[in-house]
Amino acid sequence: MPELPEVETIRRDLDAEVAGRRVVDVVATGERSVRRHRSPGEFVSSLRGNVVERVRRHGKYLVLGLAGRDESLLVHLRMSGQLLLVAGDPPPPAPRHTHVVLILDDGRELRFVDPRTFGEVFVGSSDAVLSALGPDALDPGTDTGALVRASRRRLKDLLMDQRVVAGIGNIYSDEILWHARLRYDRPGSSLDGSEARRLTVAVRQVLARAVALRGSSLADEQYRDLYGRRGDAAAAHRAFARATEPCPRCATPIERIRHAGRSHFFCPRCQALP
DNA sequence: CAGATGCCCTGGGCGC
DNA sequence: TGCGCCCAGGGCATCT
Repeated sequence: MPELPEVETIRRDLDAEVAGRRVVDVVATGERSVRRHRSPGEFVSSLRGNVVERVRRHGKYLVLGLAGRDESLLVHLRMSGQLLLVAGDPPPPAPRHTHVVLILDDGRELRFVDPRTFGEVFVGSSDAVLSALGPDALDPGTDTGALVRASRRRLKDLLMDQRVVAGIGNIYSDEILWHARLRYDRPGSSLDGSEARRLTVAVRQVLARAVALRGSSLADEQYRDLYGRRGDAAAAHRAFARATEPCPRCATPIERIRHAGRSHFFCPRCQALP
């Protein structure tokens, strides 16, 4: 579901499309989507009339700057959230599960659609939210290998822990571990220097390539970009959701196990314990 | 500190 | 055709 590459794809298009636009009206019908606010009405009045500035991202959070204000509009898509930019005069009817609509000064609508309602949209201090997160996984200064060596927890858990490094979820943690040839249950502290380096490089390469391919849309996945289009990164997956298929490196069948309540895919041969 | 489990929630797929 | 069941997983709370 939306992880760093998907959120970054949306961020880039959102920044190009909505920076400088005024939010002339807001419709918030999904109470749960704006649950950080006292009420949908309070959310609407906190946002209406503001001009959107730059769109930034940290981990899986989108941060839309608001002109002349310390607070930002923050969006987290969680499992099934989508941000869709829709034009038309009038715009076509909103689909089911549309919880928040921002009406822009050029007549377009920015819609937050989220069937499972885990996602959220709120106006608040980005510092307060982002200070709880580790460094962004795609920040050039982030050395993921060094970060995980500081803990004895398992690699997969560390990669998915947003307080350690922000932006990696279940799909890309499997892909990163496959590329780094590391097993999911290795303790972070057990990595030697060359293994840590492989992990750092794999994080950057896997995520950058997925961004270039505009994110992963799996068959049973909700992810769509700002224009409702699918991403092409799923075809580049080497391990995730490829159980029983031959490992592209060594032809051993990819295995699927349950780990911490999630499906995890790995090659039992070339991601072996040392 | 490390790890496991359950919860929030809907849609899709499957077996019967 | 339809029903019940399981699965998908991001983040958080709670337990051992």
